[in-house]
Amino acid sequence: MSAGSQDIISELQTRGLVNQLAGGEEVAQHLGEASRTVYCGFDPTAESLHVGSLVPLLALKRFQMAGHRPIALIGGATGMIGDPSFKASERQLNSADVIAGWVERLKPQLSQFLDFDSGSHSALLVNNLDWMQPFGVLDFLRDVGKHFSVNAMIQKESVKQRIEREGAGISFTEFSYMILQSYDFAELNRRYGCTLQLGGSDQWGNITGGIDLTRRLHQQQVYGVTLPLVTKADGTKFGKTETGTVWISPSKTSPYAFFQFWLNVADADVYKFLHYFTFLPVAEIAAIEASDRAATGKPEAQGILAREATRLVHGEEGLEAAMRISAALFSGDIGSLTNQDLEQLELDGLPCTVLNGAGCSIVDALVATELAKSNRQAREFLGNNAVSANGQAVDNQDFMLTPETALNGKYYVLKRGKKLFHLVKLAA
RNA sequence: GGAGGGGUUCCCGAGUGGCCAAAGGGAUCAGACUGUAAAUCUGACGCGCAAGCUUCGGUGGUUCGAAUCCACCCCCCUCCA
Repeated sequence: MSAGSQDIISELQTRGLVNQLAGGEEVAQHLGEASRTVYCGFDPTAESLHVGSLVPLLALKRFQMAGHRPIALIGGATGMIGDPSFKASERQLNSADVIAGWVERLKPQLSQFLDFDSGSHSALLVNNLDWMQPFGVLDFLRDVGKHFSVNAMIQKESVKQRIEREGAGISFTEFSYMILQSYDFAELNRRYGCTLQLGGSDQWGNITGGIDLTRRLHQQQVYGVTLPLVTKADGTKFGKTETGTVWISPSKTSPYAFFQFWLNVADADVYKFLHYFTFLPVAEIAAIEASDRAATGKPEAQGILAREATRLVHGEEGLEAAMRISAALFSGDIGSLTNQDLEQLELDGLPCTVLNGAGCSIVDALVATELAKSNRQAREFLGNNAVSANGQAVDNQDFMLTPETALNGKYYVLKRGKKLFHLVKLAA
């Protein structure tokens, strides 16, 4: 065990990362006594993790850095069912093939943050389908189901709105989810001696279910830690931009867009996010905040957060690409970019669309690049003076994109609004 | 199986024969202001340059005319069995 393991809980608390502790004071004591095995589950609900998943994932890493063994569990089984916790309505099931595909995509994403080669606390990656798949219904109902009281299950806050709220409802399938997740904890305890489960605050009911089941099945005392739901001061949902969800996968959210997302975090949230999404020491974050407060004008924190988070997820190269694009688009003179610069922007992941060079109207180009959803909206943007091409404002709806006016004969950098850019390449 | 309530544009939610592309709020987008912030103000917010076209769970019907009336169907909720 490395130094610092004694106070992983207080470290998390200082960072604002502890919502509830299942086991109270004992949790810190339990973790302080020895290197423990800790797990957190991730269900395949999409082909990539998103920024919200980063909180528990990085927390798992924090436990590993404190000398504990992390297990990242992929919910190949639970993903087939769908967690109803605090969900307003029943979700559409995805096919087994689709879910299996997502499981494979998630594996490397989960792995990239953990250390799988550090002796006794090397990370493990497991899939609950491995033990749920062979489990027969009758055995499951008799051996696991018997330990659950429906009376208790319907009392859980996480499903209450589905049971009590008019216009909602819950299928037996989703209602069973809690039992599956509970069994995971018990099984990981049996297989690997896992004694702690991490999860978002919405997972409290599922975690305590697992604690109860482990005690009943294996007579083992295990613990739980829930992490706070990431909220924003203005009340809007965290992890969204004008273009949609911010994903971990570079093919769904480019390192540039990822970097921009963090750079645009509100002042009211940025210091909290530095605690959540970076490994910077608490004292250093406090110093950044103090220095921003003392200075006038733009704070430094967003830039630090953007660099740290982007480096963490996309590596040094991804970060450099993101910073190159940002510098070119926001501080540079777009008209003076060279061909190499433009090609580099394309390589760096600035969204790029190839259009017919024979003459394409600005309206068509805006729609083709998805900078506008419809011709009507494209005209509206033009009328609002919200569009520029190669740094020049365009308000004429008849403006044509031609090789003659393109940068270096073929490129246009289109901008809609203040910070949405798209590269257009004219085909010869 | 019985009785009742309900499905409206991204969300909530009005609308119960023409004045409805459909009130209001939220979200979102653009502009001004700024720090590529926040707050605030202004504007947009089904598609179409327009004439106009396509929407109010589905399918038919009544009517000059329907989101609004009728029939059947699908789905959801509540209570009873």
